[in-house]
Amino acid sequence: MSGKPAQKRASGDDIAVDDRSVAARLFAILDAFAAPAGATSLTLTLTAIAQRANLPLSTTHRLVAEWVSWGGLSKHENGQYSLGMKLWELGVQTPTARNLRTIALPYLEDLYETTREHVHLAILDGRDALYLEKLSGHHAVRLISRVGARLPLHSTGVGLVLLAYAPSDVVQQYLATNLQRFLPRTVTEPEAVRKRLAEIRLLGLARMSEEMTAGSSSIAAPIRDRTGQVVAAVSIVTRTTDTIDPEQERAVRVAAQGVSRALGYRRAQQ
Amino acid sequence: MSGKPAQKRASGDDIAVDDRSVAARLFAILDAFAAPAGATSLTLTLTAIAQRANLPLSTTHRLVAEWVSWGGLSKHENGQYSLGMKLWELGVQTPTARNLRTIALPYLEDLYETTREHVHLAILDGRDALYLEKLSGHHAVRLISRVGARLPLHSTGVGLVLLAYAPSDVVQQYLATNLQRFLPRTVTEPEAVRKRLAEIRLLGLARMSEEMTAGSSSIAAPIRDRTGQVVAAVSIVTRTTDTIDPEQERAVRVAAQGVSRALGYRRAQQ
DNA sequence: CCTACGCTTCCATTCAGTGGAAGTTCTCGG
DNA sequence: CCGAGAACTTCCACTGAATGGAAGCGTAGG
Repeated sequence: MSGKPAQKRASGDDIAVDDRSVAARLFAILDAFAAPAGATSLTLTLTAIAQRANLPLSTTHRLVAEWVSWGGLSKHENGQYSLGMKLWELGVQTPTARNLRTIALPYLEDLYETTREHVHLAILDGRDALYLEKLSGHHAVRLISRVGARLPLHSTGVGLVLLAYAPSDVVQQYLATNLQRFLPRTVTEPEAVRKRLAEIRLLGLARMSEEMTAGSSSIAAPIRDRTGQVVAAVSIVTRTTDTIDPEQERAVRVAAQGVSRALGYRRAQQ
Repeated sequence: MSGKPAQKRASGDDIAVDDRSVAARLFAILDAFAAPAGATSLTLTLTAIAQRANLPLSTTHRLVAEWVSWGGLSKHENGQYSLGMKLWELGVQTPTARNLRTIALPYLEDLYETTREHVHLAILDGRDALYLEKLSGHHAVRLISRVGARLPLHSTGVGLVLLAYAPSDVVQQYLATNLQRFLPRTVTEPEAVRKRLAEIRLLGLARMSEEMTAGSSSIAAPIRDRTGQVVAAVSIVTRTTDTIDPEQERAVRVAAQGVSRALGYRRAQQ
């Protein structure tokens, strides 16, 4: 079983050979830096990267050097690595993010000014709400959301709105899985969620309360493009109170409509 | 010279062989998407990518497929490719960009609110001012700057500030090259620029007028970190007027100081 | 001083990547 | 409707680039 010069184990043993392509290995290295939850951005040593990417050290060394020379990773004095500026530069050029952000930002600013609350802009990506933009003042309730974060659809304001207007097969698939309960008030029953989605469509607005983060509530509204499709959602997140503030709801609606109009939407339905 | 089965030309001919590594080729593909100036984000066909990256079509095809499967590129219905969401997601995690932005944003918002002008946040990267953030209202004078843009140091407000506080060898090197004149009033004489930098250091503020874009002026101030080093600059860009508005200057100063304080700077020099 | 740990360099082996060419699909003009 | 051309996709024999074990280096800690 091991008569050979111990370099490639005798074929067909329990040890799996790594059949990833060079590209896949390069990507695995970047993926090692993906921040887990709401943590601060990572900085890793070579060995740590090798472990996370599941690559031999020498291979990691060589590939990391390639990333660094291009600018996708950067090496700090202390020998640690982090994501590089080049990624940021290319990242902000991504069409969806860039176009939506550019168009929406002025309206988000207005919304922030009139409400002084956290303002979120998110799109549907896979099974998550992906946060494209977040504005918040100095006081700011502590929240897990941040730009680039992915949060569940059923427990966030923007998420519910996005789900409410998503193709029915997406809804179907999403509700088919076990929805995580974050707080006692999180709605996780598929049928209850469906009922909610219908209400949101009827009202053109979602209200959430204490379903993701204790003490905070949110009001969200859909953003439509030229074709009338819902492509994003805006929300404000406020400290929970007993009363509904119609002014806040109006402000969220105004912002969503503003962005929609700027995207070329001319209300087909009233 | 061509007796061989015409697959790899007889060695040592005029045709250069491509000795780029797989990684370098993958990166060349992404670089093909780097927006040239202030253009809208690119969308390319496979052939166009192959040309820009200077790669054979079949190789491009395979490598592009790798990018797509990872999410670094995305393929649209019409067969065109563009930068993918994954890049955006990783890009926004880049430490410098993320930390600075998160901390600075509230102050930038304040600045926008009090002045109603374009607000910029930029850092020094190589020989350029790299724009990390830009806020602007609806009215907004048309500007070339945008998030992710690179603009020259000598013709922008933030650029001059960054240069004024840069290590002397950087200044040396920068001024050693030919500085482009964009408008009649652009200052391009090395000595004149040096004089200006000194004034900026003295005043803690830069004033620009009609040096990059006709009809617009800018006021910029330095942002310092815990160690007192200047790490970024804020500016507002206004329509050019004959009078200096001390209120605007104060607002820019306040914003810069606010961010500096948030970064841990405790004024060493008064 | 030695040991331990993490990083860097080296190099023989081999298999993944290469790219020319053939096949396929789409588009446009006649 | 057909045919030419362009753009994309698939195929596969060849080979040199990527691989990774091992040895070498540098630093820290006891």
